[in-house]
Amino acid sequence: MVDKCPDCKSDKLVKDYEKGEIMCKNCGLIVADNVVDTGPEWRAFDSEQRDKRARGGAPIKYMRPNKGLVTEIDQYNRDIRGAKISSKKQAQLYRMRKWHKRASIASSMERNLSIALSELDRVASYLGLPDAVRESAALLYRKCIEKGLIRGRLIESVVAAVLYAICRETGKPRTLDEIADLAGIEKKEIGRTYRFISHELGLRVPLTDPSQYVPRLTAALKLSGQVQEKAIELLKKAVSKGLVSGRGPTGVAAAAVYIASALAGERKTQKEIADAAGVTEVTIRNRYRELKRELGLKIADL
DNA sequence: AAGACGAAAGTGGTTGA
DNA sequence: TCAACAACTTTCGTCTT
Repeated sequence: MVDKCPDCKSDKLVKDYEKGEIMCKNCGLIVADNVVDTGPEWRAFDSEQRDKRARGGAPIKYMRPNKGLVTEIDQYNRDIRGAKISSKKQAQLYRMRKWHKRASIASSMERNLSIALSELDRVASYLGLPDAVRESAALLYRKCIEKGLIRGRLIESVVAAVLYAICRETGKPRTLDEIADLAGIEKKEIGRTYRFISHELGLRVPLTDPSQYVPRLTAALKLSGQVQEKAIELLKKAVSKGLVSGRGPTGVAAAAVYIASALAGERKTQKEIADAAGVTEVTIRNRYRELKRELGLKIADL
């Protein structure tokens, strides 16, 4: 942000919101034009800060051309003389109030949405998600706006959280790590936002089934379809034995792939699988041990 | 020499008082 | 708000191939 005139070094800059320009009061130089959004990308760490920093959605100049003096249609169902008006008219007034209100918030929603949707599309295509998934994600995002869940949060982090939720819901789970990487948002921030919106919207997102990670793992490791099937079969048994609850799904999936690859004679090292799955070798070993014990597996050629 | 194994200590997040 | 806790990671020494 410019705070000094580059020409005369005066710091008396005037923001002209009508023209969208920043002008030096001293020499008249237009320091910047086409100023779109002077609002900071802030994060509120507590409610006090939030109150201080919150801006009502979009910046003032586009949002409120009348400088905040909004018109409202009053609540009293009386005409100008104070006489009661007919119920038919009352209903009409009710609708007018409703739409009047809606029209005034519609524009800020639109702005937010257009930023969000392009971000959503960007991340979704990096994640390789089909259009249908993007559509549901967009829908979910809309719901978030309608409930006012965005305020106080970065649009990007809400987008990331929405994508995470939708991916899980549609059985194409992506890890928080992957999404965090692409969206450029911290993992814990996404997790926090995700928990918040899923709670607020009453989302019923199922627990991630480890076998949903298997196809991507086997593909990344160039393993055959046989291995994939075998791994999924193992996981099915593991799930029925309750071996999965409380465990990270990626770790369990990795262990199953490890076993399956060994059984099919397409052995991969623990390290290779660990890297592909985003867990450590130790975790694979732990899950692998559990699987072997609980499923009574005899693995001769390991 | 490289991979597999497991113990021990450390890390970040959740939960329940 | 804090401590206990579980899952996971890091690190490291030992064993196997």
